[in-house]
Amino acid sequence: MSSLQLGDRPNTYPTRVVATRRLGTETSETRAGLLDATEQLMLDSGYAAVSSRRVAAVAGVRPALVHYYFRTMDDLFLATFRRRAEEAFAHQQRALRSTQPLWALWEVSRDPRGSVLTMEFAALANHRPAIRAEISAAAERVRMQQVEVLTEVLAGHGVTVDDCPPVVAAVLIAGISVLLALEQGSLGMSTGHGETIAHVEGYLRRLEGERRVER
Amino acid sequence: MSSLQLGDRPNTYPTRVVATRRLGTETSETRAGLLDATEQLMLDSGYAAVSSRRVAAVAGVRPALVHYYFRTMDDLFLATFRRRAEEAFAHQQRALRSTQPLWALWEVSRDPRGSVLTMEFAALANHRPAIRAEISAAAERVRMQQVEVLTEVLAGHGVTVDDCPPVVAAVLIAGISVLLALEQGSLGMSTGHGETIAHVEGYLRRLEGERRVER
DNA sequence: GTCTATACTTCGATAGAC
DNA sequence: GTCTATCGAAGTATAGAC
Repeated sequence: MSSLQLGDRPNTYPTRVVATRRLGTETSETRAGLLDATEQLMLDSGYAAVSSRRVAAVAGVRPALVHYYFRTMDDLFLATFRRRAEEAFAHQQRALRSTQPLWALWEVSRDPRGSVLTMEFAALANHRPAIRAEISAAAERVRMQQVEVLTEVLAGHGVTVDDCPPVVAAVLIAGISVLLALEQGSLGMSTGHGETIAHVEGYLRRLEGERRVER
Repeated sequence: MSSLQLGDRPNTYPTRVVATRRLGTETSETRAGLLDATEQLMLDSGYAAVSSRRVAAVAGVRPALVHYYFRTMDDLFLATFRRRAEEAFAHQQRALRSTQPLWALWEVSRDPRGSVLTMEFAALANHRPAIRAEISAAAERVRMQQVEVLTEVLAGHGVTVDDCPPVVAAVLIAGISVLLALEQGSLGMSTGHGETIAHVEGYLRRLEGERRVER
């Protein structure tokens, strides 16, 4: 094995950024394909595997096109994140408005693709300041939306703030989801996962009853 | 900004691995310094920022020395992981044998350095098969040790398996720790963190009483 | 809109002097 | 044990032809 070539260079590349550069439109099919390729690479091999050459290869175009649509790699990452974040937010909103919001939130959170991308973007944010603020804001937005709904739903089931504050429920669900995805996806490990899922679902069942198929 | 140069190359480097290469001893001070540098880079900038040149720079030596002590970068990552994993395991063992094992386990798990490194190594494992098995085994070992002790401790406090199976408690503590570290460390976000910590510690207090300083 | 060609930087890894 | 020097590959980004 071997490899890995960086992650956080003091950018000394010939980035003159002439400001006169051309840029593709946001509605382009090709552009969307590049976002797809980026997402796929992040899922399969992690953010560090995303390079203009590889994205281009996966998308079936030449590397220079990547820079035609995205001035820098940071721009590419940001665009990929934005598209995904919007989808995820809308998806969660639908879940929270369903007839079994707790079950639905649990299922949405447990989607491993979402958890893996969340971790990858968080890792990316760790050393790319330009991306950090945006990811942070989106995560905050998602949690606040959960808290808003959970406050009402939990109260409706007689769960008091002393039992479990809504924001704590939100953190718990997120924490469990991330850990399971990390262990199963990255490490192929699953000790305790079944038991944990059963335990959570037992709790959901006591509150919202049996899960009714509407997935 | 810019940068990032890979993570998972189809190794086409001139890795002839002649097998006649020299290799430094495991007890070397310099070697330990290289492991320190690797760990620091991972904490500060993520695993993708670890390159032989950068490790050498942080350690204050020349890049070729990295390859004198570690044949490949994978070897360097593995050695860094092993050292850390042994420390962490011993640390946890001491905690679990203390007079307030639940409190101690919670505090050990909450060390953000540990959580961040855990995530970085998991991300690394995601696309470095050579490393994956070892990390997975270590994580499993840590969890099993927790379960062993938790089984006795929880039963002693009258917590039945129906209330909360020991392995579920272990997963919950790990999940919360990882999420808090990820959000606070990588994203600078802390919504709900204080409430969650208070909630967990309220639970610990009911089981083991007030935390007695022995940290 | 897409491509070829190219500039420049960094990477992993090795050979061989000291 | 540590260094200099070097190879070959891959990275970001740009210019300019088509």
